[in-house]
Amino acid sequence: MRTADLTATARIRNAAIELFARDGFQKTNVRAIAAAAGVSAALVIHHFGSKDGLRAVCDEFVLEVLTSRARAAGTSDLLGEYLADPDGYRSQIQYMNRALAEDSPAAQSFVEHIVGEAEAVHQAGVAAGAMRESSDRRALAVLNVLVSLATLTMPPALARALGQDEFGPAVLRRLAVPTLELYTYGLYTDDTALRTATAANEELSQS
Amino acid sequence: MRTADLTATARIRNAAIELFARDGFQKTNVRAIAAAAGVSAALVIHHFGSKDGLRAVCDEFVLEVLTSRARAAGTSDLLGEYLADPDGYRSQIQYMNRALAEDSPAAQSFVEHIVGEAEAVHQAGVAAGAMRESSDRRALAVLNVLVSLATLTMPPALARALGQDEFGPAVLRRLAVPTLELYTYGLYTDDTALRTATAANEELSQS
DNA sequence: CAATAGACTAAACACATGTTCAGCGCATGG
DNA sequence: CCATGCGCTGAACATGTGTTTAGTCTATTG
Repeated sequence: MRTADLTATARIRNAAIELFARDGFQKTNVRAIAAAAGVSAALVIHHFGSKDGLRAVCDEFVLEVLTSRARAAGTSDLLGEYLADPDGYRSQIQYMNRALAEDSPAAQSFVEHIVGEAEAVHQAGVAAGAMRESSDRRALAVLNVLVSLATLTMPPALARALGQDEFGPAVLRRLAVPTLELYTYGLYTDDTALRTATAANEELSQS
Repeated sequence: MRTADLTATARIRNAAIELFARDGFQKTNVRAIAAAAGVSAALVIHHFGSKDGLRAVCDEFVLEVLTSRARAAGTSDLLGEYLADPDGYRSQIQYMNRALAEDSPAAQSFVEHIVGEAEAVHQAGVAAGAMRESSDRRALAVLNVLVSLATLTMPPALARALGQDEFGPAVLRRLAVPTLELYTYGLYTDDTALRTATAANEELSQS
C-alpha cells in the first residue's frame, strides 16, 4: 500500500491525521497537509469542505480504526496491544490523546467503548478468580483506562526521567514490572490509608 | 488581592496563565489576554517582548508556584494537595498539563522535581515499613507521578464516564477508593502476569 | 519649571492562513 | 465528436493576529 496508490482524498486524510497528531490541530495548516499529501491546498477544501470538516472525518476515522483493531485483537488490553505493533499505533494514539484533551465527540465515543470493555474484562477476571472484586467496578474501570491511556501518551519529560527521549516500547517494558508489582501485591503494607478514605466517603454521604 | 491592585505586568501574566490553561497557547491571542487584563495589546508586547516571551515568563511562574506550594505543604502528595484547595490549583494544573504536552523546559524541571520527591517518599515509606520495596524504584516513582498527573488532568470525556461534567473533587473522591484498594491489595489474585513480564525482560536483557 | 523616562494607547503594518474563484485537462456518455 | 462533470490547480481574497510606530500622559528628577 504505497501512498501513491491511494486516492487523493485518502492521502489527505492520512497526512492530516499524522500532522494533527504530531503538531496539534491549530498548529497544522492546510498547506502543510496538502504538501504532505502531494496535492494543492484548494483540493483539501474541495474534498472536505473546510479544515474543520477534515478534522471531523479524521476523528471518526481514527476512532473507527482504534476500536475495530481493539475488537479484532480481542485482548482489550491497551498496553499489550501497543507492544504488538508500536509504530502502527503511535500516531493514532497521539491523535486520540489530542482529541481527548480537546474533548471532541469522537473522544467521548472512544472512552465509552473502552471503559465498558475494561469493566467487562474486570468482571470476567473476577468470575475466573484472577482478579479481586472492587467496591466500585465502574470507578475501577475508569481508573484502569486512565492508567493505560496515561502510560501510552506519557509526556516526553516523564520518559526522560527514565533515560529515554520519549515514550516507546523500551519505556513501556521498564514500567511494566513496577506496574504489575502494583497490580499484584499493591504498594502499601497495611490498609490505614484505604480505611481513612472509605470512612471519609461514608461520612460525606451521610451528611 | 483584587486584580485592580496588581501592576499591569502581573495582571497580564495572570490573565495569560488563565487563558493559556483554558484554551491553549495557540488559540489564545494577545488581544484577548490584553482585554482580560484591562490593557492594550501593545502593552503586552511592551512588557514581555513577544507572545513567546510572555509564555516563558508564565511557564517559570507556574513552575515556581507549584513547586513552592508543594514544598510548603510538605506532603508531596499531589492528590491530597489538590483536595485541600481545588480551585486554587485548578488552572495551574491545567497549565502544567499543557506545558507537559508541549514539552516546554519548565515542564522538564517540574517533572524532575516531582519524580525525585516521589522517589524519596517511597524510600521513606519503605524505611517506615509502610510501603513494599520495588524492584525498580525509579520506574515506580515515574509510575506514581504518571498516575497522579493523569488523574488531576483527566479529560472531560473520562469524567463523564463517572457521571460528572469534568474532573473535580467529586471525581477524585470517587476514584480514591478503587485507587487505594489497588495500592493496598493489588488487583490480580496471583503473580502469573508479573512472572511472565519479569521473565520476558530478563530474556531480553540476556540476548 | 523644564526635561527626561517610562507606562500606556490607537492605529497601522506585515504576514500567515482558511477559503473562494476561475479555469485547465481528462474521462465518460450521448 | 462534442459536452458535461470531476479532479485538480494557481492565484486572489479576506481575515485574524503578532508586532511596530508614533505619540500622549504622568510622574520624577535636576
